[in-house]
Amino acid sequence: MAVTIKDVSKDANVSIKTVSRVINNEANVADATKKRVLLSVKKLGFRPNKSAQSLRSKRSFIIALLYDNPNKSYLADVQSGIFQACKLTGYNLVIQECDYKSSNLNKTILEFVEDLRIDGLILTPPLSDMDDFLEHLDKHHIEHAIIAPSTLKAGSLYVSSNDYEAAYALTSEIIKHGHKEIGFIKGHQKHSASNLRFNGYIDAIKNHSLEKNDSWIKQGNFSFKSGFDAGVEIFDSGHIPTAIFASNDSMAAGIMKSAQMKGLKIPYDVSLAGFDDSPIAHQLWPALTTVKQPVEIMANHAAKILMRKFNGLDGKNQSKEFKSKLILRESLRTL
Amino acid sequence: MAVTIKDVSKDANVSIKTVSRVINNEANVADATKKRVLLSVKKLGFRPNKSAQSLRSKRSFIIALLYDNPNKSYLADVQSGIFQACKLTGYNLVIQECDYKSSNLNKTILEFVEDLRIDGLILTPPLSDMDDFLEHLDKHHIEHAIIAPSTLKAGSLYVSSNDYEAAYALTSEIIKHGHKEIGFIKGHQKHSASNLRFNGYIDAIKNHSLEKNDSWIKQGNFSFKSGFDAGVEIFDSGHIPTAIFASNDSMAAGIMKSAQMKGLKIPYDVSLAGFDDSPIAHQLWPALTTVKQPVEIMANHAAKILMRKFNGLDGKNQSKEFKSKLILRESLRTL
DNA sequence: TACCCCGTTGATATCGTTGTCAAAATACAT
DNA sequence: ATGTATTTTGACAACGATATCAACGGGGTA
Repeated sequence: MAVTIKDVSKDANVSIKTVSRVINNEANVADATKKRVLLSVKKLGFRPNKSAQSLRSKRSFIIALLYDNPNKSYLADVQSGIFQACKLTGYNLVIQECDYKSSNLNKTILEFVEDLRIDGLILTPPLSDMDDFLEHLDKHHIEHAIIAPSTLKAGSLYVSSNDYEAAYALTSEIIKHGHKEIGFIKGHQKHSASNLRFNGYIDAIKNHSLEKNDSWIKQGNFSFKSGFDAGVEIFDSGHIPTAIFASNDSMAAGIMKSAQMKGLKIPYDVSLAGFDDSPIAHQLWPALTTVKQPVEIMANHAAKILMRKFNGLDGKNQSKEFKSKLILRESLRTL
Repeated sequence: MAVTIKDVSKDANVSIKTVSRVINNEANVADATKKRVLLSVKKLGFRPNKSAQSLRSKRSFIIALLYDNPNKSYLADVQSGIFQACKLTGYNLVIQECDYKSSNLNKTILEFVEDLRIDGLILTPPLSDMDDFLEHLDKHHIEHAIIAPSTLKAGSLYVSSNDYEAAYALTSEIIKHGHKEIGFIKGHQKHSASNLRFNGYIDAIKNHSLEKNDSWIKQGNFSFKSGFDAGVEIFDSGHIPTAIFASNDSMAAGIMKSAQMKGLKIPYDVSLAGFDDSPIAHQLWPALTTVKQPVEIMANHAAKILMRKFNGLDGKNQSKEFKSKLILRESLRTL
């Protein structure tokens, strides 16, 4: 039989309530008593029964990661960041795939949270921007931290990255390399990042007095195929830009393939840039110039501020914007 | 306040024990009673409190996925397959990253399982082959299903794929394309798959009366870099094989890069094949010939047989070997 | 000395289920 | 009709923690 709080209380010669006080770090326990109890805890190898704790106190020490069909490497990074944070605090992580288009998303998640007594949620795009859903969580007092929301609501917990500025910076860098005709492939319309990146590109173009050319701006959806298709369209049109900026790496890979099939050499005939620094970015040849977001660190922070909130260490809510980093590789050349 | 079993028992005019019987599908409940109870359950929207269930019955309806630093896309596939199975049965999935080299892996996992009352574990390589660890689980009666173990122990739950045969088949296919000089890059030494794939290659070579040439056989570790390095070595040596079979796609991508940097064109100067059909396989140019394992389906099955076991539906234990599929793409040409 | 205050401690109720075991109801055999 | 076996049901204990609230003891004040 496992060791219970009762065994500890006998061993330390105190009541079970006092043991409970000690393991929960409550105030008003005499130092001597505390020491004695901790000794017994260690001696007996006592670990509190989580089911019992959860039943009585309605806390589970579990947080959940919600996601909907994300990029696989993005998911792995997010998950890893959260997990590391959980490990430090003794929390556990359960994962929940969901369908952001489902009409009973609200109900499903509510029941999930209530059933497992989940202490809090971490949301990834596109859930990060579903206002109905977020309101629903608020209404039911479900704590949550949001990764990469497009609008930063005061009072909400979030982590974001400077997609706009990064896209602006990368575009400027391309311009600095002598390019004046720069195409752009937009991302998935439901992802907040898409607009931010596009706006960064557009503003950089404008501020450098370059001309925007709609035939070089294509709508993609972050998939390889959408990049490939966009590439085919652009390269089949009469006039080819000297550089193309795809708003993620998969699409950039798609463009690269379409270029190579067309006999165009990168970066000699066209320069190319992506976004995300996903594994393929450096596994391609030539390797992709791209932008690296500290995804794992962001997710880690999201988990930390969420758990901090449970414990009332609210402070300022500690939401934070993280800086992305330009990574210049072979796919971008100087004209 | 949430609806409890007590509320239901009042509404249906039976004892709480009878309600419990109904929701647990126990035998010996009169049909009429059962119907009445189910009606009340539905009417009141009763959902059993999992903490209470877990506390009393020592079942949590949670399973855990254990992994150690896997390939990101592999992880995502495994996870997704398991999650789908969980969704069907109402189980929840918690994830646990761990360090297979850690000396207190056994203790860590035992405590994890006991604390959360985890019903069972799913293991991925390299944990699948750690005999100490598996014995430890058995000793403590921790149910588990193993993904891709190298030795198939009778009585254990596992899913595997036919790596040996697939590697044999792919090698044969390369030979059928007219290649007689075929290099091979081995995978991570601790992964069971490495040996299986290598043996498949070797046997195919032998059975087709080709010569094995050790200077074309390099030790890698499944990473892009190890593939790249192996490529550099091979291409810098005087004699270059006409085809190289890397035992995963990342390494094949590394070889491709080293070839292209050397000015070698794939598949004209060297043919190339990988293994896994990871996302890069079709995003590269030329796209990789490779082998696709039904990873998601395998993981799904692992979860299913595990949960079936909890419920005593043991039957024959249902462990199963899945068939991989050859995927022929541009990186392999006919000589 | 008497009184109050406050930090410390414990007895016991409680969370919402399932397990035990015996009672009640029904079916079956003689 | 009677006894026996079997199915159905419920009263109550138990799981292992936290919550409530009262009791205790020592220090300070009048």
